[in-house]
Amino acid sequence: MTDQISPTEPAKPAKPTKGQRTRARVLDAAAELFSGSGFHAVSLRDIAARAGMTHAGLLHHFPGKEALLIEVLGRRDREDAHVIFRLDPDTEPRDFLAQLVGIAHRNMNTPGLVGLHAKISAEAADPEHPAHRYFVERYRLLRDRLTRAFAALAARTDPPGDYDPALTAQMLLAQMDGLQTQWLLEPDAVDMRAAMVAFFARLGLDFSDVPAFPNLHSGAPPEPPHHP
Amino acid sequence: MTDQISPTEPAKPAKPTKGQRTRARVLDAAAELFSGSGFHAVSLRDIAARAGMTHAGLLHHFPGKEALLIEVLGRRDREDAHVIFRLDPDTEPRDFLAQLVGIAHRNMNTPGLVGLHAKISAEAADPEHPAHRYFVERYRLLRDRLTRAFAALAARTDPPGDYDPALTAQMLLAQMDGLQTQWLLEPDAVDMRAAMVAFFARLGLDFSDVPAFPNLHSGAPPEPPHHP
DNA sequence: CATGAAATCTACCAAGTGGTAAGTTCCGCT
DNA sequence: AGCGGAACTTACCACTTGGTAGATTTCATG
Repeated sequence: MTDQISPTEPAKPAKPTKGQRTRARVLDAAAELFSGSGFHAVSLRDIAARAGMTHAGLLHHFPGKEALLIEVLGRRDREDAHVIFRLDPDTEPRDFLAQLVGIAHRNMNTPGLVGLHAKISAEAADPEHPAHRYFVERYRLLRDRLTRAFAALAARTDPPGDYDPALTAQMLLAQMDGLQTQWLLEPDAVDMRAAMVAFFARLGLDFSDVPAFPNLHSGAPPEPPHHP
Repeated sequence: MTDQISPTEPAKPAKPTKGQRTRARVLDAAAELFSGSGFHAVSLRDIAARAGMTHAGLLHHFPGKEALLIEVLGRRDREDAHVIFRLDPDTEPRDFLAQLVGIAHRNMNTPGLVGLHAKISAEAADPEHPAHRYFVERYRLLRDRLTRAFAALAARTDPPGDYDPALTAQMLLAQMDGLQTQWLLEPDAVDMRAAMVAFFARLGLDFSDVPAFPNLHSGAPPEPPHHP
């Protein structure tokens, strides 16, 4: 449904199997519902229904609920944050950070996905949670990348930055997450982009001119359309 | 069980009814379990069992699961954050902020309660969630208090602070929340107190000498003892 | 000690959970 | 066309959920 393909398939590397298409549809549905109510509060039947199936049919594609969750999370990474992970580690640090501002701003169009991240990351504090390892490693990676970016940037700016790169990386990540919590509760009370620009400003970095949408990946509409 | 009271009750303002005591016991149990697994993932039977009761017995004291949650949250406020809400609005701003650093540091002894806040605030993004209003208003109040503190402080410091009080308040709150998320996932990787001190430092404020435990309220042990 | 209320239990309910088994329908391929 | 496997369904399972009804215990007080 999300990706409607015209009958006379034009030029695409490999047309997706029907199974692959339903798989994607299920993932869309799961992402939406997990986003709305967290992991535990959503049933396989809910997800299957939204995908136009029975929950048993769904289980034909995924071994279980947990597997579904980690695939949803993984796909979000591949879509949204491949900017962060895939980007050449030696990219110009300023560009790298600018991407983050852009992402923060863009997230303001996808409350569902933002909510997914917030809810699951909170639940995942429990080491038994299926997504625990995922989030631990995700934060490690992000902190590492950001630390290197800040270190490079501090050495490069005119009056060299006197901030601790590692600590600053942690603070920036924390602020991004915390802003999301507040913004989800009361969207009008929070401007995530402004807060991030202010954060950089206090480090002596001017990011006020970062475009709203830097060149993220090509497709992927802001949020998969609802079809209840 | 938690509070064993000697038969010859000594000097207490008003000895708590048995009902009040079990009520408190149930609230302790609920707080612990909600902290560990969020709201949806915990059953009334779990809570009742930990309190040494049947779930039906529990429901004699509380009208339902949701009511239990909001009472748990309310009690946490009365215990932990009454510093913030009860404090005279015109307290010396520096002292006020220092209290926050102290709270952040102290929270590092109570992962359970921190987890409760994180999980429920994430879930509560849904306007239908029983704790939605609670969190919206909590953040409003906190932002307001902090904004005033920063405003007062900016005007008072020697080179007047050039930061926006409202935005700074939001950023500080966001950082506190976000740090908790990371800290819950990987406690050794995060020093919440250090990050907050660094935050203030970037505003030109030195809070590095804030004592670990400022004068919080009198009693209330760091975390209610487990008794499984 | 009797009494009435509070506290608590046993037993039950209807609804929902994730998951399984065994059929049936559909689709792509040779 | 028709075969074979993928896709999907219906029906079921054992279990848990929040909540209720009514009986029974506990307890402070007269």
